Amino acid sequence: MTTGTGPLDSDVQDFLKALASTTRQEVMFLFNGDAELTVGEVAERLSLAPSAASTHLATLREAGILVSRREWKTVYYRANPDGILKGLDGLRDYLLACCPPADYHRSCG
Amino acid sequence: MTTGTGPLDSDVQDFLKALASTTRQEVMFLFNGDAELTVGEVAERLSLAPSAASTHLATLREAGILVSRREWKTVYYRANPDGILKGLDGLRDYLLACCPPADYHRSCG
DNA sequence: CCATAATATCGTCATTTCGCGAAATGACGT
DNA sequence: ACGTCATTTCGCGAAATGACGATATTATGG
Repeated sequence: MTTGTGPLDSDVQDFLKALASTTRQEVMFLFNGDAELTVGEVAERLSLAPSAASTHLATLREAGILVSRREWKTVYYRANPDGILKGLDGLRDYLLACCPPADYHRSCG
Repeated sequence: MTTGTGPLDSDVQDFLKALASTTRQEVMFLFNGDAELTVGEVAERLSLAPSAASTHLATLREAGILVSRREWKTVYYRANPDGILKGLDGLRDYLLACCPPADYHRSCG
């Protein structure tokens, strides 16, 4: 269950917090079309210091939204569809528990 | 489109920011089972100052997650299933645009 | 019009987050 | 073992957020 501090699953909390940041939203947009980007590339494209890019990417990775792969000196980040689905499902379940919106199809049958 | 500042739809941004707060998550849990609560009730149940409760409820209302109805002196807040679905859909679409996770059924057929 | 009750808004302060530069870490070639 | 490059972590100041108390607003009854 990984139920954490609050009433909301901590995984979903991390998911929300990671995504509720303008710059991290911009970061996510760079990963369109299965793109694989290094920290430096993200930093350059968004005019961020490498350290800032690294922090944001780490936050997104800890939230399960991105995954990283190390190759020699460089770290490649990539979207993590599985984690994204988990986050969306968790969020949906949470909101359904709070206030069931009529009929929402849980997993398409 | 209501496209706002960033690359992400501003409605979805508000939705995310509203939900990415521990106390607001706790607030949402009070609205279980179609409950209708006043500002004072929320404040008391969460041990918050009425002003704080008011602010949080307003944030959730502006995000489309709650709706309010005024009756005499008191304001009743209630979940807004329609807005919640809109937020979830918007968030899903945003993440799908970023990084399509194999096969996710957009609207269940 | 004034009083009263419930919310909403404002001013202020403590806490958190964000971005940067500097220093530390990791991974490989020589 | 050392140097180098990409990344990560650390320390700091700036900006945003959250909570409170005080004040303003709204909606009635007298």
